[in-house]
Amino acid sequence: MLLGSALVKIDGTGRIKIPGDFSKYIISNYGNELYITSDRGDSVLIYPLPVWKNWLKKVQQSAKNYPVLRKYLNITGYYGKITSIDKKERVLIQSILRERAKLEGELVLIGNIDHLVLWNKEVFEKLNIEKPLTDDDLSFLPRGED
Amino acid sequence: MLLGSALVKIDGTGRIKIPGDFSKYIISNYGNELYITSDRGDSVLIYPLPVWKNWLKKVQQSAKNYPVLRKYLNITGYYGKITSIDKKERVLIQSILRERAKLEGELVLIGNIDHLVLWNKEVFEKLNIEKPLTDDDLSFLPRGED
DNA sequence: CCGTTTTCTCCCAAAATTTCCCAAATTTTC
DNA sequence: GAAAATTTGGGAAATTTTGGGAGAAAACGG
Repeated sequence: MLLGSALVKIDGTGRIKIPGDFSKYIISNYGNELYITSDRGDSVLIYPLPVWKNWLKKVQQSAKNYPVLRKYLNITGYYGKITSIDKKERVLIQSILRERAKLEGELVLIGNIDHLVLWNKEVFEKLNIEKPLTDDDLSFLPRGED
Repeated sequence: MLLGSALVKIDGTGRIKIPGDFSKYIISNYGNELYITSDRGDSVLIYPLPVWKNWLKKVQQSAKNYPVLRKYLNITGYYGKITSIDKKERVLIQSILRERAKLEGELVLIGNIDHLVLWNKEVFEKLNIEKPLTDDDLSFLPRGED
C-alpha cells in the first residue's frame, strides 16, 4: 500500500526518481506502466496504468449524464500521458504538467493507497500546512472505533 | 488504448504528425486508414476507419427511432473525410476543418480510448482549464479506489 | 559513532522523435 | 490545356526522450 511521503527532485530533463519503497510496491503489484495526469493542475497524479484504467471505466459509466464528469475526463485526458518506470526507477513528467504544477526545486510525493500525488513543496505547504486544521475541521472526521 | 495527450503542430500544408505511441497503436490495431471529422466544429475527431464504420452502424440504427440523430449524421458526413497515415505518420486535415476548428499554432491531441480528438490549444484551455474543477465538481465523481 | 552499502541526484551524451522546409506530383479552376 | 492551388514525399535541423556514469547523500550495521 502506498502510504507516507518523500521529498524528491526533478532532473534537468523533467524526470523524478520514484523512491524505492513506492516503486517496488507499484511494479510488483501493477507492473511498470503509469498514467500520469492531474485534475486541477496544481498537483500531479501518478497512477499505475491498470488502476487508472479501472477508475476510468467507472467514471465513464456515470459520465453519460453529468457534464462535470465529461469535463473531468477532458482535463485528465489533457494533462495525461502513459509513461513507464525506467531501469533506474525514474519517470518523465510531461511538460504541460511540469509547467502547470510548478514542478521545480523541492517536490513532495505522497502515497495515496494505490497511487501517488506529486506537489511543489512550497505550494503544498501553503495550502495545507500554513493554516493547520481547526477543531471544527476535525469534527467532521468519522468516529473511530471505541 | 489511446490515453493521454500530446502537443502537436500543424505544418505549412495542413498536416499533423501523429505521435509515435498513438500511431503505433492505431496502425497495429486498425490499420492506417482514418476517418477525420467533427461533430460541433470546434474540435476534430480522428477515428481509425474501422472504428468509425462500426460507430456509424450503431448511430444509424438509433437514428431510426431518434430522427434528431440524422443531423449528427449530416454534420459528421459534411466535415468528414477518409485519409491515411503516411510513411512519416502524418495526416492531412481537410481545410474545412482547419478553418472551422482554428487549427493553427499549438494544438492538443487527446486520446479517447479508440480515437483521438484534436483541439486548438488555446480554445481547449479556455473551455476546460481556465475554470478548474471545484471541490463540488469533484464530489460528483463515483466513489472508488480514490 | 564510523565505515560500508544502498539510494538518490546531477550531469553528459546517444538515440529517437518531431518540426521545418523545399520541391515534385497531383488535382482543381478557369 | 495552362495556371493555380493543393497534396504528397522526403531531407535535415531542432527538440525531446532515454540511458547510464559518477559523486553526494542518506540509511544501515556493528
